[in-house]
Amino acid sequence: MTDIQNPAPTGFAQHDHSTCVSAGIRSAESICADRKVQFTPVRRRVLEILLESHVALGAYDVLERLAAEGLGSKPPVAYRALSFLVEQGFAHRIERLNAFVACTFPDHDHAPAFMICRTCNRVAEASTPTDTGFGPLAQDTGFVIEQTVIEAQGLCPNCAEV
Amino acid sequence: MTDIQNPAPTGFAQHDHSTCVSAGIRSAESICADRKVQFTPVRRRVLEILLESHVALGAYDVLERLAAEGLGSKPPVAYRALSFLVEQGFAHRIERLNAFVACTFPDHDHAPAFMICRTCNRVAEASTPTDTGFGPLAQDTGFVIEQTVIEAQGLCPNCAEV
DNA sequence: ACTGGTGATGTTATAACATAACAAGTTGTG
DNA sequence: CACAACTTGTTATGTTATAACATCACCAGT
Repeated sequence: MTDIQNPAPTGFAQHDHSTCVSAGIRSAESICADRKVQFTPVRRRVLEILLESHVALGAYDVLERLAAEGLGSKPPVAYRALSFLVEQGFAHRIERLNAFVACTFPDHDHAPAFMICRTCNRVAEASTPTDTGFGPLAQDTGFVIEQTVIEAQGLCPNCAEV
Repeated sequence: MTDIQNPAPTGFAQHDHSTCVSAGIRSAESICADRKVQFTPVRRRVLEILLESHVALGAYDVLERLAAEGLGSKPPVAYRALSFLVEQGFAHRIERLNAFVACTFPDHDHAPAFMICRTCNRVAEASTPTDTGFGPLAQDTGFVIEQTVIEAQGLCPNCAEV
């Protein structure tokens, strides 16, 4: 297994964040058009909310924002939109936190790996090679891999400096 | 990063399971003695319950069994015992399932990686090299890794054959 | 325009997972 | 015995997630 690659680590580094939002929305729009699935107001708004920071947000955090804007106030509204975004690859679920982040690379199919700051909940996404090291072992045991979750917890550069 | 190694994959393969339980308990007993921490009846019984199968069990599954045996019936009893076992390295939490499995290698310090069957919830544990591939990237970004979760989902050999 | 299909959203209710806070019991030590 | 440290018991509540069903909006076919 080769090392995890990251074409352009965002999340922790300083960057022009407004482009994250606009680029993310544009990608989603165009992919939805290609796939002929609906990028509805609720779905768009939830993606925007996730894109507004690189922080992992719980479904109820998202819901709170939606409710404040009159876009839905019951849990299934948030969960459905989040499921849609995850299915389409516009967002990822962070298992460790039971929370969600916008995808950094919505345009290419990839196996994500995350670095999660335990202090600020900010998340940086890296793209992994498809072989996550399980390949040989899985083959030996006859296990059929469908998806792999890789999540590193620790301190981001901002929170690490004392 | 080298491939994930597994000295003796259990979980999916046929094996003499009774030794899993007895060996697991014996290891825990001896480690607790060394560390001068108490291996109380509740803690021992919860570890036994986990060791009885290679299936990931939720805290409430465990609690149900405890309650049936008069060993505690309120959630904190199960959560406390499970936390203890995880802290001591006798069990692992499977983030994806919000559930717990007994550790396959309680005697050595290791970074676990899991193969989780989505059908039967059986889990096989593999031991990973300490470098999970994040090393170089984390160093670049200044992220300080404290722990890494690696969980592959899919179908175990038994559930894969149609 | 009506009809029926499809997909999205609204809503109720509840399931499943988890912990804060405090009381009471146990154990080992001076 | 008295105390400290630790474990367990219990109440209450907080947090995350989904099942189930009603409604609405849109579109295609007649």
